Amino acid sequence: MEARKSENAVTSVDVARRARVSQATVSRVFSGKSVVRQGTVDRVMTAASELGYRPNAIARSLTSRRTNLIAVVSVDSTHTFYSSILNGISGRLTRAGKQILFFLTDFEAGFDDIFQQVLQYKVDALLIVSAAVSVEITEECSRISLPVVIFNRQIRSSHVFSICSDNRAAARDVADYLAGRGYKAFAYIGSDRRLSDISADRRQGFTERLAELGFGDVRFVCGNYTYESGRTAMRELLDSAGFDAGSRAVFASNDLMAMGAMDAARHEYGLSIPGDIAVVGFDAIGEGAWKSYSLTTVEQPIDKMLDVACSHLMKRLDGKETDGGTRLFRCKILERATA
Amino acid sequence: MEARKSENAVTSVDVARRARVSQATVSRVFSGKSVVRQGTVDRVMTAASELGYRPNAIARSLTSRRTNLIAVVSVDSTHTFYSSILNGISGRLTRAGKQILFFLTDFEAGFDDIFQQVLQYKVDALLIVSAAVSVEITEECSRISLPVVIFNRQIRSSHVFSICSDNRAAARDVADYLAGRGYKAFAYIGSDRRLSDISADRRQGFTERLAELGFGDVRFVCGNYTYESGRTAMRELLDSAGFDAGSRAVFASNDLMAMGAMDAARHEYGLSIPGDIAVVGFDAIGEGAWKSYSLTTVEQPIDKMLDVACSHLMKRLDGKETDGGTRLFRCKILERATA
DNA sequence: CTGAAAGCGCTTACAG
DNA sequence: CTGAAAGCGCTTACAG
Repeated sequence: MEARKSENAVTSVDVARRARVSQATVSRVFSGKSVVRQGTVDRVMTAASELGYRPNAIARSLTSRRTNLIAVVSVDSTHTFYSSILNGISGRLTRAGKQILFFLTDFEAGFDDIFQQVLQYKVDALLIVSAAVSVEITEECSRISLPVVIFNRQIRSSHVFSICSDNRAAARDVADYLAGRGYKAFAYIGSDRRLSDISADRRQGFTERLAELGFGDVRFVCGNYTYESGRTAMRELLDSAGFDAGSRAVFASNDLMAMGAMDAARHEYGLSIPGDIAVVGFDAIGEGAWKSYSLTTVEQPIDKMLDVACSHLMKRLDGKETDGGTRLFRCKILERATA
Repeated sequence: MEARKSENAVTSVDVARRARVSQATVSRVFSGKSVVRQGTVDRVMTAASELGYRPNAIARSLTSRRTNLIAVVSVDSTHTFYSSILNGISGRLTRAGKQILFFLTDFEAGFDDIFQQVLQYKVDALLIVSAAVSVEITEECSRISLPVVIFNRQIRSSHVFSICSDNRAAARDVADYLAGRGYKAFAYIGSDRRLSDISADRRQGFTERLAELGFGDVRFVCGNYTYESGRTAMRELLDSAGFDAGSRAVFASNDLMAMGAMDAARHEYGLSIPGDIAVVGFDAIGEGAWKSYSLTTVEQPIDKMLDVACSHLMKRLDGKETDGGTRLFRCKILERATA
């Protein structure tokens, strides 16, 4: 109609003509999967570069039934924890020659709409970072045999491979750590919505271990994983009766809330940390190491987790029928100065 | 060969057969660009949903010569400034029905390799977030008439549309602001490598305006846009002779370095901010608002900039021949508590 | 090792 | 409004 100027695109037919070979041969040279005589390869490559030929990945995808596209679906990445994961994924996938079709989920665009798009683009696999996925979707994926890997979330579906920290164990470790250092009053700042399963696991581990140690009364305050909600949570805690004793410790289910909590305690209540109240976070984001915080936190072995996630993905793509299931990773407490 | 189980894919031919229409009609119904009798539409849609048909976007791309794919190339997104931009872009593009082919540049994978991939996937446009792009590449893009939009960077190429803050003007404003509040000794923390043009513009505006106001001696310390480098820079500054007078002010070319500088001054030198030394940052990232910092900074009108960037892109995609050039945006100083 | 040919799943003139 | 047919740019058996 109009603006169809990219008609000048050079195709394998053009290269073939110039190199005096068949189009199939050009294809063979570029796909690199067949044996072609060296002299022919040279002629083709010369012709190709003279013409500025670049194989059309779309056409290749259509015919080879493989797009080399991996859909990466992530929750809102303004949390540095997620952006560093995204970085890690991007690097690994790029190095493996895969392209990333990128989707961010948020409140407006649910995953279901996104999912339809993903399917239309015939991606080779789906890598989901900490976003909630319904069982219907994972079932649909297994029906069309689309490999799914979920990072930082556990999924019961048998066709999904999920990579997750052992949140319950980590939280138990935090309980031990805190109790061992003599704290007597405990609170947990978590969430109960989107990221709920993770937060719930951490809460469970924390309270259950504390109960075993004889501390049955653990406060729970609900936040939403932001700095602001951590501040609010701390206020709520400090304003409530019964949490004004000494030896108090607060465990937040991510660093952002932990830092918000610290700032509320310090700047709004004039409390000292860890003197008046201890704070422990989760994730070990870069900001927690900043001098103003020096947050003691739980560190997930992200690199190792990403390695496993990506290599599993690659195996699946190579047709190796690895099964679903969950891989849980052990975390460790990163001791800094807030407890 | 093996594992080719997705042969079960339902195509428009299957739908056509079941709906007793031609394949072309199915295509017309799904592309929504032709007038089809309502009764036919209904029959097709019924058949499609009974079969679980989903149009193949790859095949569509091949034939329509439009992939609906936008390549988004961003620098390392662990800096929250970039992740929020990425969020904004993702939302806008998704809402416009575009898919994102995502690339992260870093030191290992230069942009040139990435660029080849981008071209193979026949993306409709290229959106570059603050990454350095060579003139050869922009020229290649204009040759194949691939629209390019660059965010947060200025490019001289006439075929590229760039969106950028007016860094020089903003830095001049900071100079005025600081001088107006009585500061007498000034330093600038910038960089000279990758992001150099931006940092250089800010530096130029800052020093040139200060010179006009009678302050010819502005210290320069080089960082690399990280928190750590801000700390180092501040140490360097404080250890050097001549910057130990009162009324000192430091302008950092991003918030991360500003916060590092603050922490060094406060925690390592026992200085108070802004009492002993003022600090101003750039970007207005979320962390700067945290109670421990309350950083005075320069705020870029990101939302407006993203609106312009994306709507320009859409216009280009609709064939409207908008020209290249640079759109500069006015920033404003976000007064908080560090100056 | 190489060519001729069919086919991937769509879109889009061209005729009715 | 709809169908028959060509074609998008590749890959891949099938024969040499």
